[in-house]
Amino acid sequence: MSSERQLDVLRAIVQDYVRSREPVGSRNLVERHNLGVSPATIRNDMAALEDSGYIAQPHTSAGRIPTDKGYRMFVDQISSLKPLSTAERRAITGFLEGAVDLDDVLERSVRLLAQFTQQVAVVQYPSLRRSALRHVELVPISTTRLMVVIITDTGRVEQRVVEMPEELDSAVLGELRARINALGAGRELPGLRTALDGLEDVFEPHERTMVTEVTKAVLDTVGEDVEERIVMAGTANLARSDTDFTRTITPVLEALEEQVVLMRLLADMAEEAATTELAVRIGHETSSERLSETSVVAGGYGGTGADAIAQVGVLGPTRMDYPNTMAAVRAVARYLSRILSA
Amino acid sequence: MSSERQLDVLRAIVQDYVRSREPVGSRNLVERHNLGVSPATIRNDMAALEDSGYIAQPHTSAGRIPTDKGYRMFVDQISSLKPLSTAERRAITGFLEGAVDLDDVLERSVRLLAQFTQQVAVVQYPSLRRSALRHVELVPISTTRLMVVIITDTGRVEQRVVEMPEELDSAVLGELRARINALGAGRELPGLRTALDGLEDVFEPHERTMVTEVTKAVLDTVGEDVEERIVMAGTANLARSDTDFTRTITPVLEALEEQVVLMRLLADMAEEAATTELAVRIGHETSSERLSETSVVAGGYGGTGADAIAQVGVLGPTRMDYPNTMAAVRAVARYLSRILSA
DNA sequence: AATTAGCACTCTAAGGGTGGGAGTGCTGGA
DNA sequence: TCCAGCACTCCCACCCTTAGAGTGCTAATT
Repeated sequence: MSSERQLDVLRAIVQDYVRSREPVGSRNLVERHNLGVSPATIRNDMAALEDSGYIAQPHTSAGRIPTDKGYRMFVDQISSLKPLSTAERRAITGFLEGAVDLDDVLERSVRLLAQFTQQVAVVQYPSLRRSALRHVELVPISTTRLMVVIITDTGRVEQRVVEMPEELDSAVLGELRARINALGAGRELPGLRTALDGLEDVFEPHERTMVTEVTKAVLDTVGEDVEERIVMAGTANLARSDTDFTRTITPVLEALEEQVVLMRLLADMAEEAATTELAVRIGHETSSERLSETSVVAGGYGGTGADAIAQVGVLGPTRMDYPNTMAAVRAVARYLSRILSA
Repeated sequence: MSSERQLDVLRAIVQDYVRSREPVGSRNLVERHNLGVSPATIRNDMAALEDSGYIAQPHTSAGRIPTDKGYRMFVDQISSLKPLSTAERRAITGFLEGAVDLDDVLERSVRLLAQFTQQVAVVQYPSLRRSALRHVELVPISTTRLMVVIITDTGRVEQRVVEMPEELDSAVLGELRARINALGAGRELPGLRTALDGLEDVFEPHERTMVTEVTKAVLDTVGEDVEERIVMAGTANLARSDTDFTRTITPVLEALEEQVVLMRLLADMAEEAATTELAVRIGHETSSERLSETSVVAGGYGGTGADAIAQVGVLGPTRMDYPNTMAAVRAVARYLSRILSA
């Protein structure tokens, strides 16, 4: 279907277009890459590539632009990523090792990734579905209000304030905390409901409403239906990268603000990344209208393959520098994994 | 220096310009506002206003545009804000009462405000300088790592992981937690250092390194030099509002991303808002080059006047609808105050 | 003294025509 | 299979022109 040289041509077109952002013609192509043949020959290859749907021309008598399918082919052809320079790696370690808690680690990672790639970076918090309970703390806030603080083995700290129907009894509270921790600590969060199942029965009948309220709060906070959290950085890079704002940037900003689109996309990509370390979605592959000119590169961290605890990624125009972006994402994902497992 | 009618003219110019985003001329002005005089008269007033620096023309033979000074005059002339409609107020209460913790309250508030004003909204977390300690919890994470969780009376939950030089002793840990809480609970955070001063002396010499590490972590986390946190929403509105992207939007996005600029600005404005309930900075008054075409409206919440615990605000182009924006900010600030004091 | 009609003037933004240039596809020969 | 040459297409940048909106000034009016 496509000769070896045609693949070379496609590769060259992608590279040049990423550089120049302008349709690339046969003449310039042979000048910049030593393909060893004349422009006319390239034109034939281009015609073939266009027939196969890998490239397109904005209008007759313009150069060619890669299509989503073309980028896909290009990405799939990449066999190995060249590792980051030592300077870059030093930047990562230096920047990340100063972090004091999970929020801080994620915040720094995402900023770093945004700066490296000059695009929008995003990181998921460790999924609650893949975390276990470390500790539950019950802190009275007033006579009838209680703050439930939940700490997971992945370092997440979640909180919730519960309004109690009656006054709090600190002795009962202490016992409740001890029992919840005894029953729940170390458990995977999705299984927490069953772990805490018969908890009420241990308490006196008049104490049970409190017990029910608290367990309900705990399960609500880390339950199956809680949405994942994400952090972003580099939205300003969006504006820098492109000139055609209204059409491309605005919808992307909107999608980012809603977050839901992105969270689902990352969840989808997690499955892919389980086998390949990195997942790439190009243009329409994001299956979101508003991201139809956007590509996403994501990789799991905090566990290899299917054990990954969450995703980091980068989001940019379909005409991004895939090799470098992929290398950066992979590097940050690996460093994140290392730091979190320490 | 300026007659009553000239003020009317200025007001009319501001209103029309905010609506149309186009320089407003004398003819249109008299048509839309019944000023009772002819265009020629208005032109004289306009010339006077221009001499005084309240308006300017983009080029000869164009209409007039308000200057920062003009907007300032306009805003200072506003004597009373018309309250929100009942529908809007209902939206606020309905949306905010579902919140389960501080993060949630702030998140919802800022989104609501962004949606109301169709601009960028921002809210500070309650300042640690103005919060008191509610509770400190020490959760062992491994044999040598400890998570310090700090809860303030304003509902903030801060955390930090501490690496210990030696193995943790749970009995000592329990005592340390009890003593920190006994000494610190209820204290204003800025005074926490002195409150915990002689803490080490109570412990055995070999336990003291641990005590020092933990108190250091506590003080580092809520100390004077910790930067304030802010949350934003509505950045996508930026792109919607304006057409001249590269010049106005990009620098604003960059400034927002850095956050530092904005945090300092809000801190500055807090002092103003202490006496006037709302503070407004127009264009260059933000004293940031990148925000030179941006205005900020902010108000304190969680305490009246100088007791305010933090700021909420809205950020938009200098040609924003000041009355409505100010009304929205004030409303959200008041609701926030009410909810947090409950 | 303030207001206003009239008028000449200025400047922009939009429309329309033009030419250069880049790029293509095709054909016929090596 | 490759490639030189060529006719063709189409965009884009440029210039020119014009319509329109708005101004400032002057002289007349209230």
